[in-house]
Amino acid sequence: MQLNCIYMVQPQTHDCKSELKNVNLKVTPARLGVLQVLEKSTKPVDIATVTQYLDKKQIKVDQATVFRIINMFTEKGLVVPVQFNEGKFRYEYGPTADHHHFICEHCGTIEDISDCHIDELEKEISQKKKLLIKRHSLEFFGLCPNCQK
Amino acid sequence: MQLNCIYMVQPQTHDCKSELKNVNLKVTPARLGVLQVLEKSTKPVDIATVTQYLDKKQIKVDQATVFRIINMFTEKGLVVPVQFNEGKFRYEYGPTADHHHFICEHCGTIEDISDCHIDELEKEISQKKKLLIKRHSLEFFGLCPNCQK
DNA sequence: ATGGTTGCAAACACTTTGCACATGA
DNA sequence: TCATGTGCAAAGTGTTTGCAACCAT
Repeated sequence: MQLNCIYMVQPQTHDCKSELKNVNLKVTPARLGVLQVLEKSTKPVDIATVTQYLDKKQIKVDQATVFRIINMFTEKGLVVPVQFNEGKFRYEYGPTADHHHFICEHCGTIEDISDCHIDELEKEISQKKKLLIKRHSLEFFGLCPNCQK
Repeated sequence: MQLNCIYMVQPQTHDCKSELKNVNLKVTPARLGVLQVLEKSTKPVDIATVTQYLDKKQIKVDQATVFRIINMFTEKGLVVPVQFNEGKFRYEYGPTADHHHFICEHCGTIEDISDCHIDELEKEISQKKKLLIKRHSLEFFGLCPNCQK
C-alpha cells in the first residue's frame, strides 16, 4: 500500500526522463520541456506554440532548437506530424495519436475523431494493390456546432 | 452527323475558356495555361512544376502569378489543394478529385485510391457529433511494390 | 574529457504583397 | 476605356543549417 503511494507520487518528470533514455536521447531541460508540452497538449500544436509555452514556463529555448528537438522526436516515433492545410506542421504526442481530427474552418477548433475503421480499408487496399501501407492521415474540415449558426 | 464532327474537333482550349467564364474569370493566356496543365496532370502538382510546364510550352508566366491564379481557382472550386507532408501544397483538378492518394515514402510515386467509403463514415460522425463536415483529406503513406524489395 | 546539444544569425523554401505597367472585355 | 491581370522585386512565414560555446554523461 505504501509502495503504491510512493508510486503515485512520483513526479511527472520521471516519466519523461526515462522516455528520452528509452530512445537513446540525452536528457536536457529543453527536451524535457518540449516533451512535457507535447504530452499535455490535448490537440496538435505548432512549433511557435511550443516555444511560447516553454517561455511561459521560464524555460528559455530557441525556436531553432525546438525544431531540432521535434524532428528528433519524430524520427524516434515520440511524436507524429499532422497538417491541417495551414502551410505548416503541427505535432502530437505519438502514443496517443491513434485517431483523426475534425477542424472547424471558421473558429479553428480541433476535435478528435476516433471511431473510424480505416485499418480494415488499409488491409483491403494493401492486398489489392500490393502496397505496403505504413501510416495514413485523415482529417475532416467543416463547421463545428457553434459556427453553424 | 456533321454537327457531331464539328463538336468533336473543337480544340481543347474551348473547354477551358468556358470553364473560366463559368466562374466569372477573365480569359487570359496564363489562366488557360494553368488550367490546362492541371487538367492534364494525372497527379497533384506543386506550383513550381506548373510553372516549369508552362515554360516548356513557351508560355512565360511568373511564379507569383501562378500562385495568384491557383488561389483563385481554389476559391472557385476549380482545383483542390492537397498536402503530402512535404511542407508545400499540391493541387489537383477539382472535378476529378473525388479520390485519395497513396504516396511512396521512398520514390515519391503517387497512386490514386478511389474505393473507400468515407462518405458513410462522414454521415455517422456528422450526426453523432453535430459537426457539419464539408470535406476531408485522406492520404496513405508507405512503400510501393517496386520499393518494397 | 568530449561528443552531443544549444543559441544565434544566416540561409532556404514556399507563399504573399505592393506597385507600375499591360491587357481583356 | 477601365477594371482587372501580370511581372518584378521585396517582404513574410515556416524551416533548416553552420559554427562557436556549452553541457550531460
